[in-house]
Amino acid sequence: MRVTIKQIAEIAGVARSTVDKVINDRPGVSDEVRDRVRYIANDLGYEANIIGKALAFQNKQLVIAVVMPNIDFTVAARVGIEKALQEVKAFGISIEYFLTKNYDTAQQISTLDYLITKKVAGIMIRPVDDIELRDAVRNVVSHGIPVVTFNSDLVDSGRLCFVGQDSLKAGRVAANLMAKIINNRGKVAIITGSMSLAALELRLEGFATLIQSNFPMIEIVEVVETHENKIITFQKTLDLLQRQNDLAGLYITGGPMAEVGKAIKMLGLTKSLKVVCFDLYPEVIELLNEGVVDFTIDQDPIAQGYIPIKVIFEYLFNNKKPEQEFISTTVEIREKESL
Amino acid sequence: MRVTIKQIAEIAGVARSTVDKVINDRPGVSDEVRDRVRYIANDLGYEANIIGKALAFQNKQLVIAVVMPNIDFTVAARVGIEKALQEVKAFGISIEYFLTKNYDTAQQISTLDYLITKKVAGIMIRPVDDIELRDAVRNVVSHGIPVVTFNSDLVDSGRLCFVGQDSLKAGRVAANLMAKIINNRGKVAIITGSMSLAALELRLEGFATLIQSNFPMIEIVEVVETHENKIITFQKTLDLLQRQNDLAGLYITGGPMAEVGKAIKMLGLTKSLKVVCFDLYPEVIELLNEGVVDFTIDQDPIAQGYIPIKVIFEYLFNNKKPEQEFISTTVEIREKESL
DNA sequence: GTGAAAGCGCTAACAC
DNA sequence: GTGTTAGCGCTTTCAC
Repeated sequence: MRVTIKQIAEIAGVARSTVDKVINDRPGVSDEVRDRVRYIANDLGYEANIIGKALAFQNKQLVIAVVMPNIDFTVAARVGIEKALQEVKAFGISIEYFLTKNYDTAQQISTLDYLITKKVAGIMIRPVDDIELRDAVRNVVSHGIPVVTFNSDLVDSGRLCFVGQDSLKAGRVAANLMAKIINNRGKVAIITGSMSLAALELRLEGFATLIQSNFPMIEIVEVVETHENKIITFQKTLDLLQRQNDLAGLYITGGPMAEVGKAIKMLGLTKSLKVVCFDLYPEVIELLNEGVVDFTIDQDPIAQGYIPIKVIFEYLFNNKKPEQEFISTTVEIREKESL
Repeated sequence: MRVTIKQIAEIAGVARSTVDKVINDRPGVSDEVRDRVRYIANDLGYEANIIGKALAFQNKQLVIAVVMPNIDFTVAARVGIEKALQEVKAFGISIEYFLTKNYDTAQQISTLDYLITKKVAGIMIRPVDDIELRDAVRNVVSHGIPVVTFNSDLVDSGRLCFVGQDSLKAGRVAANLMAKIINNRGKVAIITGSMSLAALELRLEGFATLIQSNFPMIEIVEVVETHENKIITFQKTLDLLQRQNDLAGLYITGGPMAEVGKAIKMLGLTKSLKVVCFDLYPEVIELLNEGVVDFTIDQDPIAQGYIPIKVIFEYLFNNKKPEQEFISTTVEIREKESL
């Protein structure tokens, strides 16, 4: 049988509640007693019984707020959030969603302010990639509310941690895949969603750096920016493919893949052009099946939803901060048969 | 507040223990009362509180036995087992390992017999791929002990489920990868560990079938069997590569990769020969880094360790069987940068 | 067949 | 600063 608070109390000759105060660093115990209890607890190798803690914890009825835009990515992340919820709801924890518009910084800020007054127990946020938010998060944190960012980070905001993909690594993986399928030689063009989104920028950098250092016979001929707009993406892709009519490969860091695919198919390049892109949304799956896309790199959105909830829970329940500030999710290579 | 047994008891005008019996299908309640309580519970949407159950469950002190050979795979699986243990030990569950010799059917059988007398609560086993074991498992199951097989299955043995990779799918993925890197044409040879190990046979079949149906320009010239023996593997690989001196690709379903790699390097084929293999053990990682192996397909051994423990726990704690008999772990494509 | 009561380990409210 | 006490939800024992 494991050692319990009750036993420690008996040995120390004090009440259980006193031991409880010592164990949890609560006030109201004399230094003398505190030291004695600590010594005994240590000596006996006391470890809190999770079930006992949970029993008392569950009627705190805490709520974790999820602040995120309503986009493809967060739809997938939600699966992970719900999975985590199943595991922590027994502990009296519930979740409330606050869906914002994708690039609306002001809305996210006002949501955060509201959550302070609502006294939520914790917040998980997929922030707009905008520095203005940083101060709002800082404010939340200063009110004692733990915050975890996911998918996109907000450095120096005081958040507990960031959960997301290692985009630089993902870019390097993409480079290797591209090199393999174009047999280490030829011209490659890059389509990027935005030069100012940190994650996409890193996907580009990782790719370009590895190509330049390891594959002298591969030439990156052009980088095109689409601002994730459908019409622009289609038009610019079409222009690019016509302008560069001897491309071996095309690398897309982000943006609407359906439009890129449309342009490739329209020009009859499905077989000859090798394509590497990101994520595993329905439109990408279709392109994989059609043979337009060769490889896509997934960032495990489910884990990006699941982990933040568990991190916040761990903080609330055990008062433990995560070991690393950056928890990276896997870089998953997918092709047609491995969806 | 969620509805509790206490509330149901009050409404039904019976004792809590009576409600408990009804909820858990225990005997000792009249049909009339049973029906009434059931109706009320249903009506109120009663769901057992996990923490409450756990509190009572934890002093049963159940033990789950893990029966497996001590090989590369199970070393990795153990990480997942320990992770699962962390989650279930609060419920009073502990784990005992029984490491057997790899191809020793008799040892596994006698271990199983012993575990019956020891009255363990559940067993997870990586069985020898041998039909003789089937009856031993059946016997265990007939004693009311739940069994889960992992990594390799034992069909028709009465086990709760099997947790492992979908080897046929893994073979198909390998085929696509190979086709991509040899540009859909050329000669390919296959090295297989054993023609009688179910998993390896399926990896071969999935590969060959997809190549034949989708890639008419790829020819599978030879299949070599190594019996997972180091010396044989090295010698046969060497012979194969010398005999077939215009191979585009080499596909290895299993067996000691270090020896295969040695032969490839010795003949100076590192750059020209494309190689796809399985698993992510240290020797394979080294070959990836050296550029000898292009892709390896991982089967997530950690999940294969983790899931069985959770399945057995779920069965013991909630009396729930898994939904599917075959729980497949992911088919993970890995290359140099994505380890 | 049914009910009363104790107990699992921890926390919190409150009296001293 | 310290102890007493009740209570969280469920299971189990035992008396009736």
